[in-house]
Formats: sequence, C-alpha cells, structure tokens
Amino acid sequence: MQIGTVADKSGVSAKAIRYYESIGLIAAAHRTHSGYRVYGDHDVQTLRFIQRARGLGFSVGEVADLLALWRDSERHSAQVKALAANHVAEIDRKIAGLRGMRDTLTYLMERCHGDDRPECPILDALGTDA
Amino acid sequence: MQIGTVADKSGVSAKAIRYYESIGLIAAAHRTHSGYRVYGDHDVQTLRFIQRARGLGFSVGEVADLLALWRDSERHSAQVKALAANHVAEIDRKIAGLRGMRDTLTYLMERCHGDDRPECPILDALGTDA
DNA sequence: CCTTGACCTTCCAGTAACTGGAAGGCCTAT
DNA sequence: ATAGGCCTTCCAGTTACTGGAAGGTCAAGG
Repeated sequence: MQIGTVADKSGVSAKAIRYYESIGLIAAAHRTHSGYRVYGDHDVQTLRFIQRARGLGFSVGEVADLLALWRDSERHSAQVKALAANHVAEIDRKIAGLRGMRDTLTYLMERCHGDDRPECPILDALGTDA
Repeated sequence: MQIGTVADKSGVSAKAIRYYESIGLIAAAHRTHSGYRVYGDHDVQTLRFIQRARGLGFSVGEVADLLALWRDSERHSAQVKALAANHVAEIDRKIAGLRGMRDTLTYLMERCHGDDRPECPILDALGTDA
C-alpha cells in the first residue's frame, strides 16, 4: 500500500502520517526502490488507533504512551485508566474555563439592547477601571 | 510610564505589549530620546480592555474589532452583541466537543478495572477494527 | 568617576499539531 | 512522447505569545 491508500483507510492524512513518522510517533515506513513509503494492514490499525485517541483529545505525547501500553501485553489496566483520568481532569478544567466565559458573556448579552444605540454593557464591562 | 510599569498596571506582560504593538493591535508607543517606549494612563485602559477581552476567549482579531467599536461613539450595540453571540456559539461548539470526549472517556473508564490485569476497554475501543 | 543593578531595546527560536504549496521524481496509460 | 496522478522533500504559515541572548540606558552608591 502507498501512503495515499493507507491515508484513506485510516482516516489520517498523508501529511499527518509523514509528520507522525518525523516525530517518531510511528516507525519509519519501508521504502520501494524509488523511495515511496510502503504500508501494510498493521499500519492502518495503528493509524486508526492514533486517530481515535487524537479524537478523544489526547495530545500526541499521550498517544505515544497509549500506543506503548496497547502494545505491551504486560500492561496494567490501571496505567491506562490513570492516563485517561488525567485527561478527563484536563478536559474538565477546559470546560470549566469555557463555561465561565460563556456565563459572563451571556450575562452581559442579556443586558445589551442590541439595537442601533451605542450604549453597550459588554463594552462597558471590558472598559471599566475596576 | 515605562513599559514595565504599564505592564504591572494593566496585567499585560511587557512582552505581550510589544507583541500587540508589532501586530498593530495597539498603536506604536512614543519613545524617549534613548528609545524607551513611553505610555500614559490611557494606554493602561486600553491594555486592560484587551486583557479582559482575551480573558473572555476572544481572539486577537476579535479584540481588534471590539476595540474599534469601543472607540466608535457611532457604534450600534447590535454590532457588539453580534460579535459576542458568534463568540458564544464558538464556545458552545468547543464545550460540546469536549463534553463528547469526556462522556466517551468516562463511559470507558467505568468499564476498566484499573488494576494490574492487562484487559482494558479503553485500549480496546481505540484499537478495534470497527 | 566608575560600577552595579534594574531597567530597557531588538531579534531569534520555540511552542502544538499539523496544513499548504512549491519543485521535482515516478509510473501507467494513451 | 506526454499527460495525469501519484509520490518525495523542504519551507512557510498558523495562534498568541514566552524565553533568552546580546547589548544600550539610567540612577544610586562607593
């Protein structure tokens, strides 16, 4: 398989595959005599794994850890769970931050007439000396 | 006032102030004969505005729009409200995305023993062919 | 008068995780 | 022979800054 085919099958772009190879997330692919990368079904599996993990918001570094655990038959599920728990905590922090912004903005928006007059509590809130 | 003072007063780092100047978000400061930037209270106000808007998650580009509206006495509050509404919608999208990740992860974690055995539904979910 | 220390200046690099595009090689079909 | 659709590498750009290097400025102390 060439990189385009494995990209289609895995859902990871060819660009991203080369990038993952360049940073060492995946092993360097074998090459044809003319330099084309060659892949097998196994690589499609790995890339799908990466794709899903990235889709759950894990960083590339965390994905590397997950991949290592995935390949390690001696792993303890507690290790995986801990990784996931850390990530959930991080997601919760982000959600909390966004919710704070959202709440402030909707509060201000409710008080903004939203017509052709210039008075605006949103700008007031941003601009006051407080 | 020198840049360090205005940085302290506004809560925006000196580095960030120079950066904002470099991208045109704020006007270039006047300089002393020796090249030091000089600021007044007015600049502190502007930087605080920027600081708060950034804290609400507005991008630097959106902050530029907000600043322009803030300075425009002819503005319509509807313009500000629309900007805020777009931003809230964006925040909502992000929250929804994060919540999806969170839900999937917690679902999988509940099913993971989290002990010294290798079986792990989290890795299974990432690695299946489905 | 000179030095010390705390400022300030500019410029370069790095962050995360890629994407876009340029310039050029390879391979198959017509 | 050439057209097209692949592939290759490499450089730049994205966001919003931060860190650090090399060096100038200024007021106070010895």
